[in-house]
Amino acid sequence: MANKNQTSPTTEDRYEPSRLELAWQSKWRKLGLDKTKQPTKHQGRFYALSMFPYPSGTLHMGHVRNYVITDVIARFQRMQGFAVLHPMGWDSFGLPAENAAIERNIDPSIWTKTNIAQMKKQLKRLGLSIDWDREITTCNPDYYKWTQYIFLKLYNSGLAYQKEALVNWDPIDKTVLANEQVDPNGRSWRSGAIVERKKLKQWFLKITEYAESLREGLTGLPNWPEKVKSMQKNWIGKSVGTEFNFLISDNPRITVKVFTTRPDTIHGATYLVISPEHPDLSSLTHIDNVEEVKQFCLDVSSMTIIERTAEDKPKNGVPLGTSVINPINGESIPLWTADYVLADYGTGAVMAVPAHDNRDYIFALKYNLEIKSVINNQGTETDTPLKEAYTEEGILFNSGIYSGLNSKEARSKITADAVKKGFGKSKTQFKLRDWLISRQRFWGCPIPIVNCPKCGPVAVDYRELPIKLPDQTIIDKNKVSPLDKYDDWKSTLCPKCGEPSYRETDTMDTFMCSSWYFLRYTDANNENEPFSKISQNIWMPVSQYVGGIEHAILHLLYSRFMSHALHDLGMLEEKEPFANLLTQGMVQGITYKNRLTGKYLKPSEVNTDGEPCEKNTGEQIDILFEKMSKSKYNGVNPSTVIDKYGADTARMFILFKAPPEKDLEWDQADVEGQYRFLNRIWRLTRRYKINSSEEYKYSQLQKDLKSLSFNKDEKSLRRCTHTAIRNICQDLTESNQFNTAISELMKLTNSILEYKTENNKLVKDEALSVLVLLLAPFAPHISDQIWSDFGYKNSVHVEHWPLVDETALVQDTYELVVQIAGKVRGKIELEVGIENELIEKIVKESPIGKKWLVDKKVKRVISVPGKIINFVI
RNA sequence: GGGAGCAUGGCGGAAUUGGUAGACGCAGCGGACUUAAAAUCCGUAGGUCGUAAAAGACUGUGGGGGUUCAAGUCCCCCUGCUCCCA
Repeated sequence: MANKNQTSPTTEDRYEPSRLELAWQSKWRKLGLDKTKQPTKHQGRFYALSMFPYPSGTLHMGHVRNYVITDVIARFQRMQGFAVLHPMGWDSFGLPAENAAIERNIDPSIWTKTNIAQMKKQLKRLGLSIDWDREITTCNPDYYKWTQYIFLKLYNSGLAYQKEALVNWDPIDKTVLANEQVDPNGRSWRSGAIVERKKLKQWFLKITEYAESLREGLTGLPNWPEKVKSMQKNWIGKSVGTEFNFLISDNPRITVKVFTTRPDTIHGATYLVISPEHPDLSSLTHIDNVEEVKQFCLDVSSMTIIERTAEDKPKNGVPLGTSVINPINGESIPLWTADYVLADYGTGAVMAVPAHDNRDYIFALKYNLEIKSVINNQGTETDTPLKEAYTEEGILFNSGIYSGLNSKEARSKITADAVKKGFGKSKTQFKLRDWLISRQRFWGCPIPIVNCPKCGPVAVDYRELPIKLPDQTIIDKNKVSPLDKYDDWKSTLCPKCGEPSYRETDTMDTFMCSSWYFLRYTDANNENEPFSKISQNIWMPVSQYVGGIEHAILHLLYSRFMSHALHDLGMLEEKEPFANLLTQGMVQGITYKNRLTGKYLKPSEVNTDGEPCEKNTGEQIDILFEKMSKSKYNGVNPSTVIDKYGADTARMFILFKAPPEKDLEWDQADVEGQYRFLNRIWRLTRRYKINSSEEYKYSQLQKDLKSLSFNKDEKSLRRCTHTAIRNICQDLTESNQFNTAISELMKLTNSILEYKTENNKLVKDEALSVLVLLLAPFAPHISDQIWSDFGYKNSVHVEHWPLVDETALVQDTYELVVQIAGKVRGKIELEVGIENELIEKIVKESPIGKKWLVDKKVKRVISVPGKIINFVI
């Protein structure tokens, strides 16, 4: 148990957070309070995790919010008696380090290490109860050895493969990107550059093999935000439909496969489109059309996916000069290629039904292709021509033996017949593509593969790991795949045939490093395996994961995939890595914007007394809250705030200002409000001694209280004390409502300040002790100082969370709300336990009753004892 | 275009899940202390009407309708904003 020195770190009368906080932090370090303890046989465990940061060099408010939330949870769970794992690490591979290295000609590892040291110092200043013995750094060989190990495990079980594919190329960062890393506008998630399409040989992970499992797994995550789940569901994009085979008219040996979710519209197919990248394109093109098609494909290759597929963009195509046969009715229809059909979705070919699909409709109008209606809501042909595609379900006509059926019946019947006759089958299609993990960059985890001229790609032996990056520091910024330049590093012998070969020179996507880091924390110093069976069994799944919503798809989907895959490989017990997910909102700063020019102004350039305006020009300005950024002059540096008010105030403010999932508006005045609150507690508890005995413990106080009886004021304070315990516990376990928890602390503080009775000292002792115990997870430094000044022996952080005394919550009297015809007309103080009839009588004879019920005919009385009585008139 | 979510004082936000709307805080206003200021303490506070002042009444959770003894909360329609998908 933690023993305290005779003198506490500071006993000053003024609240001086900086001195006090540093003193307590070093004391906690000496006591080892933050170290992870293995759960004992009968003890529960709790894994509190925040998304680890990229070591950019400076901590920003978003980080602070994230880590403070997790810290409160971790500290609270420790007080609840759980063994807690609360780790931290660094997502430290990636481009900023590489760019810094190029610009300043320094080693990326040194740049990274310097940044980590700086941020770690800032983090420690916040008083986070992190077990730094489990710190991990993804760019250290002792970590990436295991990233490579996991890659090999996936490779050896067929889940990693290399293929030539049309990929997203970021021309600024000079690397390829995964689909998840391209935003809806076709821009890179990192550089913001418009992504180009390139054909390259790349490494992929078979996340598609887990599409169904990842989709299904979402249903087992009731404590994830609906929003995140629906985003993942959309991204996975399951669609159930039919695959049809269309025969080529003059070459019945070749078939074109198309996928559709609307087999009921097949009779309306008037042409067929294959994507410009379709492997059979050239063999399906008529000799006369070859040149035109070639040119078209060239044009399309420079277009973005959005340009190609958005409904409001023009659709382009050319005929191939050949035709196919619709297997349902034997009709011959022309074959086209068009930009709006993508090679990597479905079969890379679609049957075009212009009457019932928007894009097909626009395309058919443009090229004057036949539009044939086969479905509407009455099931018969109408005279009026279509003004737009009829995309809803309906009743079939013009559809041979299927006419008269509704869409749903037709779908199953047509598909069944296609299966019977061998021209189709039902199929489930996913939008999710395989995860492209190759990056043509230096500062990443090397892919442990040797490309042998004879044997092809060969896995490096596990014993060879880690394949370390070269120590060289000079990176050529113009060079794609910088590792390719290091001949010494590259040259090796093929593990299979022993001939001279070359190492793979692409590195892994950094999301690969972060897709399993939470597993490494459970066993961070294991030198023999990425994590042991025992450790993952103890700690997984993560009890509470906290991070930004921006990773709703990227990191959270990759991590789930990795866990599912490692589960199937027998390394992980649980499939789903994160049991509870909290997505915290942004931290926003105040911005001033000139209303006319829209220019952002520095706070020093504006006048906010009276009507806000720009100082120089006197022009009107808008005051907004927006995400903190340099260009908007609205950033707040955490260190500045902590230096001025202390970490405890910063923590309290961030937690109190808004519920965690909402955006938080940084407001200096509110920060000062929290500082004032801590000062009030400080003054309230100064020189207050709970007991002069050196060995006195809170548990003893509880026992001493049992034998007492209390007067009215004492009862009221005790009720307040125990209500606070109950409510804060609820806020922290059920709803993560830190803001209401802190307001409960304020209420208790106010009640103690108002309490003047000097009858039983123990009642005030209890209230103050409980206040500090409840405050401990939120403002850990000041709490421990006060606790020690009270005369308690142990650190407040090794105390148990106080128990609710149910008898203290019981009230003798209550305020009955009196409603007449549904309107509140007054309140009456009543003793608990009075029967309904008597209540009614008392109310009728009260001044309220005399005023409002005389001469009125009461139709009905609704009485909820303890709460309300309503006279219906 | 489809789907999801949100809308409460000057501001951030509460509301035991259908039972006193506005907890707690910020900003404000009035007062005490001070030579003065800061800090601190006390008081006040949704709006409208009303009164010399009270008392009091009415109204009020984006708008309209409904269910109910009772609606911020449940149902339907509309408006606006945010996010995701196309």
